[in-house]
Amino acid sequence: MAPTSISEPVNARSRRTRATLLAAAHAILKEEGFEALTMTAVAARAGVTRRAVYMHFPTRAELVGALFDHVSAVEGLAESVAEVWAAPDAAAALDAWAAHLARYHTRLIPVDRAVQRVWRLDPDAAAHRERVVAEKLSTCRRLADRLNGEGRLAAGWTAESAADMLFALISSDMIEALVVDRRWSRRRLADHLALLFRSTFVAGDGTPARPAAPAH
Amino acid sequence: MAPTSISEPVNARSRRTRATLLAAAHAILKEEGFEALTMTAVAARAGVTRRAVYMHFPTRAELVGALFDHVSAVEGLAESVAEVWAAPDAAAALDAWAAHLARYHTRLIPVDRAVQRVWRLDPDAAAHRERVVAEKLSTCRRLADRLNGEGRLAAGWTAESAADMLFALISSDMIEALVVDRRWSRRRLADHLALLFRSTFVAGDGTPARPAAPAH
DNA sequence: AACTTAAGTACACAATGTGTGTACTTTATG
DNA sequence: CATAAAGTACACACATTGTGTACTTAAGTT
Repeated sequence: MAPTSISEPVNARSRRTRATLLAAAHAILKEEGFEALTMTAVAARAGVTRRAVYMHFPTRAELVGALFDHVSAVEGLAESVAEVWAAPDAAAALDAWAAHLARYHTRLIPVDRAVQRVWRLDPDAAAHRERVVAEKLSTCRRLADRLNGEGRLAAGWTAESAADMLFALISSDMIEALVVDRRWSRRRLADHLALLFRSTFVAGDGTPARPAAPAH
Repeated sequence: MAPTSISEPVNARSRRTRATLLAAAHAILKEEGFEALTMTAVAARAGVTRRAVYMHFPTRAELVGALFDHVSAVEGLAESVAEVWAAPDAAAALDAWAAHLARYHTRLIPVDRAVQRVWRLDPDAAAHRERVVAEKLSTCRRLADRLNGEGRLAAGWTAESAADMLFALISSDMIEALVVDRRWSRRRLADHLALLFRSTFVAGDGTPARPAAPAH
């Protein structure tokens, strides 16, 4: 949402090109993976000079950062998270959170990997990372606080530690292992994540209050 | 343990150089991260020509693959896992597994990242990956089977799904989020992982049978 | 419609990195 | 000691990230 660069695009052509570049980058990432996401490839796919890419994104890191924001918008991050807060109580919110992870993050894996990579090797991308991490963490904190506020936080956890663990469980490694390596369906993933969350974080919820145990 | 390449080293000098190269690579990875792990850097650190590195490892992917095996041996993977099987029952084995992850995988993060990267971009490294994944999965499967065999597998899980989830929870993302971002100590990590594992996978174990709940 | 400026093109260039080729020199080992 | 493997010292091809600069085209402005 918040633009990474300070200056707004001035020209209509510029705005159009920028959008084309991001769309091209997104397509390449999905179809060919991070390694294929070179400035040359983006330029070629967008039908534009490589030099032009550098007018919009001075470095590859900035391209990837912008791509993250673009994909968040396109894939509807805000809407997906909104469903979590629409839940009637904290335990249901955890279920919704599991559903969100299964729905949204399974689609996000390639972009997420790209972003992580850039963060690791580019100090300039630190600001962008800080923002995203803070956002994720605050969402998890809100979930944990709600659970705690309703007096349903399981023994052994504090609002802080539960938030941290929930934060850690937003992991592309984990989701990829299940969905790609173990070929889990999104449904199976959502159900079992919900089960894990409930049994771990919700007090007195040995078996969840859902349509029974998942048995897919 | 199993050598990646078929042919044994023939020469004593060769064996020495190979060891020096792996040690150099390991040091670079730990001290400067994956980006710094170039063939030139390894050669320089080992006091050898860049060309010589290519005699031992035809590609960077093969170097990283060999490095993984090297680090597994040096950091004592087998010994660390052995403690898991020494546990008296399945629930205790889960605790030991949590301790293993906290002990071993926190040290492994840079190498693990490097290996993952190589896997993603190098089809030739697939064989190595297959082997490692199969090993991890079989360990998790053994844990889940034991739990199931003792009749203590929690509702909602089968031996398969529990094994898959345990497998997915061996995640550098997750461990890094807790240890690096959230500055958890290894102790804290081990305790909370154990708590998560027990409450998720062990039937009738709402609060663990350990020195009480972790409260660090 | 003419003017002005931003955006994009078409080159060329430097710096790194991977990986190969080849003739020469050193070192292990029978 | 003789021989073959291991390592050196070059040089090369290629890909990729960035930068520089003169030119052209499209978009706003008056």
